[in-house]
Amino acid sequence: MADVARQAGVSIATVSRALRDVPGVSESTRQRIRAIAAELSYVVSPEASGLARGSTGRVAVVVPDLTSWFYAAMLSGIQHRLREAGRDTLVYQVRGEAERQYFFQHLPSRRKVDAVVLVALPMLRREIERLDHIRADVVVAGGRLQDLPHVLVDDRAIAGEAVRHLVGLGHRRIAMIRTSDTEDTLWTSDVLRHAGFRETMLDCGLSMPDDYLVSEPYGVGAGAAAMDRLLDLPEPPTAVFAYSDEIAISALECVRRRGLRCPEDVSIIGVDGHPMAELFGLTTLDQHVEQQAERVAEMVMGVIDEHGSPRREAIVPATLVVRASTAPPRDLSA
Amino acid sequence: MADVARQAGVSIATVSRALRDVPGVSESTRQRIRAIAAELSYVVSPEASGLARGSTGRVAVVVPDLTSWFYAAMLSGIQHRLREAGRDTLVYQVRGEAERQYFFQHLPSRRKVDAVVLVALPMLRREIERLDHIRADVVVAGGRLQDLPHVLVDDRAIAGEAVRHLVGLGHRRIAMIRTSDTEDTLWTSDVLRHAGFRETMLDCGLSMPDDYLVSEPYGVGAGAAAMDRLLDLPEPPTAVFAYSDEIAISALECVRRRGLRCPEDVSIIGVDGHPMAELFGLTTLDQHVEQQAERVAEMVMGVIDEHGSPRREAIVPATLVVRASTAPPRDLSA
DNA sequence: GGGCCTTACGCAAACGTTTACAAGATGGTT
DNA sequence: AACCATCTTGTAAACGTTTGCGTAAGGCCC
Repeated sequence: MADVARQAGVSIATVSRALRDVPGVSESTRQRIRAIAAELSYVVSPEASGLARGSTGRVAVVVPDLTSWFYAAMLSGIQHRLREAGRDTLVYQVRGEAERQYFFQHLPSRRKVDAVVLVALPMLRREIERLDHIRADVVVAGGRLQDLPHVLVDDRAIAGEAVRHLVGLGHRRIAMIRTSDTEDTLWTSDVLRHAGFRETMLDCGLSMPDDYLVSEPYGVGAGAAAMDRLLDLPEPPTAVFAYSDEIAISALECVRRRGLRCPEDVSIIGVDGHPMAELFGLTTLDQHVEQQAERVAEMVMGVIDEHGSPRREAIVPATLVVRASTAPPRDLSA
Repeated sequence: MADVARQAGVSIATVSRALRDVPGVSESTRQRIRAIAAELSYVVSPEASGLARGSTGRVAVVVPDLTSWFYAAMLSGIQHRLREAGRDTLVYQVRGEAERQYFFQHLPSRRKVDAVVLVALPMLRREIERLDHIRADVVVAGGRLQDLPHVLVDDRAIAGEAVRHLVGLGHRRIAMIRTSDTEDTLWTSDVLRHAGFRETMLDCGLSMPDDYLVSEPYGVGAGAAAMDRLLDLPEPPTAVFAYSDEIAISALECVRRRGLRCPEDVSIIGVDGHPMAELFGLTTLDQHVEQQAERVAEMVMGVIDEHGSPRREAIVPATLVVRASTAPPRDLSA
């Protein structure tokens, strides 16, 4: 920067002002400084700049798993918007209990970012309390935490809509597949989707045997394993509500592997709007991740610069996308 | 930091030394300072620290697409290792021609990181030249670029192994599915896998009609669209080599949708080691992304601290994983 | 043409570390 | 007992910005 100042015959203060578009520099000098800076291919030192002004220009995004579509898509969208706003994105993948514990114990993002986004992170009370020590604004995506600003979908309603869709087709024996952590942390949207499922079933006057609710440990094979258990039941369900599209696809594969057909033998509905859902003709509730990400980014920008603004909430509506994986049950008397 | 120093009754220099484990502080004072720092839940300002020492402690990872498994897995692994080494990871997703052009024009990561990792990024010559202006060490993953340090798999060999596997099963009519960018940039591993495929086919004395090589624009439906074209041919192939597992799965779905069976009607082999490949019983060449990521991280650490070390290369061997999607062709005389 | 407002710029003090250098303390050797 | 090496600590100068404050120059009004 000193170089630029020297070449332009001005002080570094003027260069600083010129390059940041703050008032107090005549248009002509600004142009000149711009040109010189460009020629010298000069960019400000973010360290020095951050130090002087007390902010970093960075945002941390914390996800439980990068290789799962939902989180990757979320990160992708958030990162995109933040970059448009001139901020950089730091990723922290905290996978499993141990890593999460470590993360909240040490808060490695402390002081490194202006804000941190927690994406659908299951957390223990103890960990939530640690958040007070993070010296950054916090935004929650895909969940709700204390009175922190958050963006999410209405998981209860989503489950309800799925059930009503199936019931509308004539199904009465409807099961639900969830993934359980091995850990006993509360995974908000899982809890809520389950609650919504149960409620709506009752609303529709349908009973729900215990073994129609199956949990399998998180992973690619979860849906298939769960579906296996369901189809082994003496009276298997005619329709299945899966927690996510990835699980639904896995379940679908299981159905086919057993020589059964979807939707003829069993209907399947998922949640997400995963691109692959279209490929597999999977009926799903699109939760518009891209849009959620956008809201998150907006919210982050909001809390960063009107520091301490009123806490906010954004609820993105999900939309039912009907495809080939759901149809009336073969035997309507079932 | 001043607070800690005051409480401990020492100078900030001593605190600085104590917290960073550099020699020159007695063990007793180090302990004491540690304790006080912890109690005050103090962490150093990365901005100030970076400014003073001239490095950032950050690494940028540039990927063409976050929602694709390979890149997400790569990012996941790299991020993991870097964090173990105390570095943070900045993500830049540059999707498509326009974003890439912008990225290399402005190099937004400049001065913000100590190193940048380019993951399988197709680049134009002009863009490669811009890399000189990035003031950071560069490591390339999944490709080769100039004399930059890189880690990759032997794409040629991978294609060769796939072909030999199919030929070994008795196939003679073998097709290949690739995804083409709409853009005319050279996507190294695509080019190489194609070359390897062609070479090995010749080696095996097999001919390769032009329409056995199909390209479809990148996306979830690419494999299916390509497979559709292949199966519509007057003499369709009995086996297909797909550029990636995602494409292979898509192709597989197409086969089933048409009422055909895999491997009975057509064998399919992919590349990646995607977790879903197991679910779908897909034969694949596992390229051990996790291991590649590990190597990348090591290499990054290497170039960062022995600045200007000998350029290096790491080639991770891929392994053939045979599953149910490949079998001898139905009609061996085909 | 003198007062006043506005605009354009420079000066210098932060911002919070790291690190070369100096200095004091300690203990061992002769 | 003087000397020297070693170890511990402090002093102060970077590191490269941002920004409050001061000042000079110009334009406008009466």
